[in-house]
Amino acid sequence: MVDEPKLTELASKYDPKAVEEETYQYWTDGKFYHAPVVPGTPSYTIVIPPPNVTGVLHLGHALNNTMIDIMVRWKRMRGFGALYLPGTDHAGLATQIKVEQDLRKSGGPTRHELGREKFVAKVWEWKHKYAGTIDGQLKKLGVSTDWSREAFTMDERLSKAVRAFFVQLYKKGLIYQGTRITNWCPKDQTALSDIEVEYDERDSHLWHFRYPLVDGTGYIEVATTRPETMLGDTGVAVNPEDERYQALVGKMLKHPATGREIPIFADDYVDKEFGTGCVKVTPFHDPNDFDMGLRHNLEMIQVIGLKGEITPAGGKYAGLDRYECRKRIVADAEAEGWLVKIEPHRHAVGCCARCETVVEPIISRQWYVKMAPLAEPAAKAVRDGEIKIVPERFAKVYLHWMENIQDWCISRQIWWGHRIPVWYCDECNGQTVEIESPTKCAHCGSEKIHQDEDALDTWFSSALWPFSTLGWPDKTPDLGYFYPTDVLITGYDILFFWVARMIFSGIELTGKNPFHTVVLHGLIRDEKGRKMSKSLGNIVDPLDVIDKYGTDALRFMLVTGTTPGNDSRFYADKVEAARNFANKLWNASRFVLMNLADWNEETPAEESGNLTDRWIKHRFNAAARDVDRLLADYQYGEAARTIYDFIWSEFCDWYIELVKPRLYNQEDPTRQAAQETLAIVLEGTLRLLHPFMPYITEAIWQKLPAQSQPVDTAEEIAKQSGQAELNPSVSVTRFPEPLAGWDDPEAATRMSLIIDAVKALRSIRAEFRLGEHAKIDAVFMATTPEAFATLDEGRAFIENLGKTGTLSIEMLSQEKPQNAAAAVIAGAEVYVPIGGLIDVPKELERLGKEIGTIEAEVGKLKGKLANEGFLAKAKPEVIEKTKEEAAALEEKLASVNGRLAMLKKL
RNA sequence: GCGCGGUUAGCUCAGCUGGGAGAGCACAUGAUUGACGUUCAUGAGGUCACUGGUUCGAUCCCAGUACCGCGCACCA
Repeated sequence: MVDEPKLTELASKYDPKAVEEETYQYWTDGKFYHAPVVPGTPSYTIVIPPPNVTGVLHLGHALNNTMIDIMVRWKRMRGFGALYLPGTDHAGLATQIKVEQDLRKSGGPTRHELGREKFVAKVWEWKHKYAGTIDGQLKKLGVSTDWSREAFTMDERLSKAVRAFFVQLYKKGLIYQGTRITNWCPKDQTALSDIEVEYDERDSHLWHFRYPLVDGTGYIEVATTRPETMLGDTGVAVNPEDERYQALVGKMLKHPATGREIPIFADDYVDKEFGTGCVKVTPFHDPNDFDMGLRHNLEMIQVIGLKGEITPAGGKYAGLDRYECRKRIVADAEAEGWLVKIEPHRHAVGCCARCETVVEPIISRQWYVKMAPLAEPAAKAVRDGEIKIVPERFAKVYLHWMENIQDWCISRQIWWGHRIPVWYCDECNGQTVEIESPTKCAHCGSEKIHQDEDALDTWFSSALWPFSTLGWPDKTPDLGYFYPTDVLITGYDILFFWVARMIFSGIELTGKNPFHTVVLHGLIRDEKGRKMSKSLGNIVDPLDVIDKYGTDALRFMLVTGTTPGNDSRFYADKVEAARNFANKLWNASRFVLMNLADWNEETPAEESGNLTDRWIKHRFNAAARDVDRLLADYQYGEAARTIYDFIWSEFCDWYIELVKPRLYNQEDPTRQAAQETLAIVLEGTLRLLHPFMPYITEAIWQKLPAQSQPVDTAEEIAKQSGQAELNPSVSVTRFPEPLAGWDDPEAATRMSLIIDAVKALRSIRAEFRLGEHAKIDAVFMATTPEAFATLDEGRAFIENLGKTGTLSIEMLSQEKPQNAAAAVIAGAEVYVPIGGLIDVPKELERLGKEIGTIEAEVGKLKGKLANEGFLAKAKPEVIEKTKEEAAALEEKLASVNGRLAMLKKL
C-alpha cells in the first residue's frame, strides 16, 4: 500500500473496485485477522453460521456476516483476542439432492446405480469443486475471518466430535431407536424431523363416505381429507359421549373400498362437533390414528409405500400413485353409491422443507434423541438470563418451543453425512456404539458386525459448531481460550434448527452455555416486501450490488436499514445513499489531505482554543460515546446513523466549511491548530467507522500523516500469525473512546448559536431571493451579554458562511433597523436591511402565520405551567426546561409582533 | 385456536428510561472556479391506524378493535 499514488492525486470519485481487492490482499498478507491466544487478555469469539458448502451467497448471508464482522472488528479494536471463525456446513440432505439433480441433468447414473461409496465420493468431488465459491464470496464482503481456523462439518476433527456426541447421549440413554409414525418425504426417500416439515394452507376437500354396517341395519358416515388412506382403515372411532352413535359401538362395518370388516369403537380423541362425529382410523398413516390403534389394538396396515405408491395391501389400487389413487377411490365411491358429498375444505398440508413434496406420515424405525432432559437446562439458561436473546421477544418463542419439545428424529436415509456410529452384531444382535470404528462386537466379540446404514440429521453436527470447530472433544488451547464463544448472530428462521440445539448440546457436552448472547436478525425482502426466491425470480445477488456500488455501501445499507429481529426491504436507492456517503467521506478526506500537505505534525499547535475546534472535538466525543454504547447494545443501525450524521452533517457541512478561511490564510495563527484538528478528528472518525466500512476507512487511513498506535494485542497477532513485523492497519488500532478534555458543552452551546445565526441569514437570503452570491448586510441584536460575546467571537464564521457585507453585532435596543428582513433566533434578533425590496403584504402574511404558530406553542407551554398537577409532579428539570422554552418563545413572539407593528406603519 | 410483530411525511423506515415528531429518497426553489453535483443551501409535507384507560402530561405504558405479516399447534 506504500507505492500507491497519493490519495489527493486520485479521482474525485471514490472507486470501490480500485481499493477493495488491493486492501483485502493487504489484510491477507498482513494476517491481521489471525486470532491470537493471549492468556490474561479477554477473548471475543463469534462463529459463523456455516453456510452450505456448495451454496451461493445471498443477501441474508451478507447481512449476517456484516453484523458479525462489525462486532468482531469493534472488539478487536478494543484489544480483545478476537476470533471470527469461518466455515461451512455439509448440509446433508440439501447437498445430496443437489448432486443427484446434477447427475440427472448430465445424464449420469442415479445415486442407487452408483452405490453408496461411489456416490459419496462424487459428493466430495462436488464439494471440492464448489467449496471455494462461498468462501470467495464472503471474502468480497470484507469479513475479518481467521481463515487459518476455517472448519467444515465433515472434517475428520468435527466428525469425531459428532460421534463423541452420539456416543455420550447413547450411553446416557438419551438416544434410542423407536418405531412410530415419522414424517416421510416420498421424493427424498428419508425421514424428517418435525421442524423439517413446513405447513402450507391449501384449498382442498372434505370427502364424506358411507360405511355400511355388516349386519345391514344401516351405515355410518365418515369424512376425510385423504381418501387414499382409507385402504388402510382398520376401525372407525366415535366419541364415547356421543349419543348418536353409542348404540353402534362394538358393531362391525364392512369397508366400502376394501371389503374388510372393521370395528366401531369409542375414543375420547374424537370431537363430536367436527364433521360427522365419526373418524375413520388408519393407524399406519396418521399419528393420531396410530395412538388410537395402540389403545384399541387395531391392525396396522401399510397401504402407502416409501415412494408414495399404493402397496399390494391396497388391493386393486396397488401400484397407483397416492393422488391417482385418491381420484380413483372417489370416482369408485361415486359410481358405487357410497360417496355422500364433497365439501370444500381449507387446511394445512405438511410439506418437506427441502423439496416441498407433501410429507407422508408412515410408521418406521428411526433413531431419536430424548429431548426432555436436554431441554430442561437449555430452557433454564434462557429463562434465567444466562443466555440473553436479542430482541427479547424471541426468548418467549424459544422457551415455548423448548418447553413443549418432542423427541428429535436424527436418522436420515441418506448417504451424504455422518454415518450413525452404531454397529450391529450379526451373531448376537447386540449394538456396539463407539467413537472409533470397532472391529468386533462389544457384547460377544464376534467380528461379524455391520454399521447402521443411516446418516445423521445435518443439524446434529451443526449443533456442536461453537466447540467442535475449536477442537472439542480434545482440550485444545483454542477451546480453552475462545470457548465459550460470546455472541451468536443469525437469522430468526433458524432459532429452533440451530440456536436451540447448540444451546442444549453445548450445555450437555461442555457444561457451559456456548455463548452469552444470541442476536437474531430478520430476512431481507424485495422492494415489494416479498421473500426473495428462485421461483419469484426476485433474488438480488449481493455480488452484483458490490460490483455496482461497492462492498462498504452494501454493508452500510444492510445495517442502517435494519432494526434487530425485523425484516427489511432491499432498495437500490438505499445502497445508492450509502455509496454517496462513502463518496462524501472520500472527498472530505481528500480535502483534509490536500490541506495537510504542509502540516508538520512534529510542531505542536499552540492551544488555539478555537471555538470550532473545540466544538468538533466535543461532537466527535459524543459520537464515539454513542456508537460504543449502541454497539454494546447491538443497535447497529442507530450506531451507523450516528456516524453518518457526524461525518456528513457536522464534520463536512459545518466543520470543514468553518475551517476553510483559517486554512487558506497562511498567516492565520490558528492555522496549525486547524490542521491538527482536521487530522486528529478525521483519523478518529475513520477508526469509528471502520467496523462498518472497512475498505474505504483502511484506504484513507493508510494515507494519513498521523495515525493512532495499534492495540496492545496487535503485536501478538503479528507474532502468532508468523509476521516478521507488525504492519500498520486501522483494523488493529484502538477503537475511539471519548477523550478526556474533549467534552466541551460550553463550546457546543455557543456553536449552536453561531450555526443558528448562519442559518437565519441563509434563510433570509433564500426567502427574500437576495441572490446566492450577493453580500448582505446584517445586524444581530443580542438579547444577553453571553449571546453578544458568542456572536462577537464567531463574527468571522458568520461573515464567511453567511456571506455578509457589513456585519453589525450589538445589544438589543429600541433602535431596530427599518426596512429589513428579520428573523429571531435563541439569543438574538437578526435584521437584514433590504431597502424597499420587501413585499409588505406577503411579509405581513408570513408574520401572521408565524405569530399563529408561536402563540399556539406558547399557549400550550403556559397551560402546562399553569397546571398545578404539572408543577407538583413533573421533574424539576422538565419544569425548568418548559419555563425556559416559554420565556424564549414569548421573547420571540414579542420580536415578531414588534416587527409586524413596524411593517404595518409602512 | 394460541402466541408474536407491524401500522409514524408521497415511498422506505428510525425514534433508548413517557415531556422536541425525525432521517434517507422523492418533491419545490435557488446555486456551476476553488473536497465532493454521488454536491450545497432553503423550503413544503404528518390526527404517530382506531377506541377507551392510566398519568400533570401518551407516538411511547395498559385494555380492546381493525387491517397486514409471521410463528406454533391443529379436528378426521
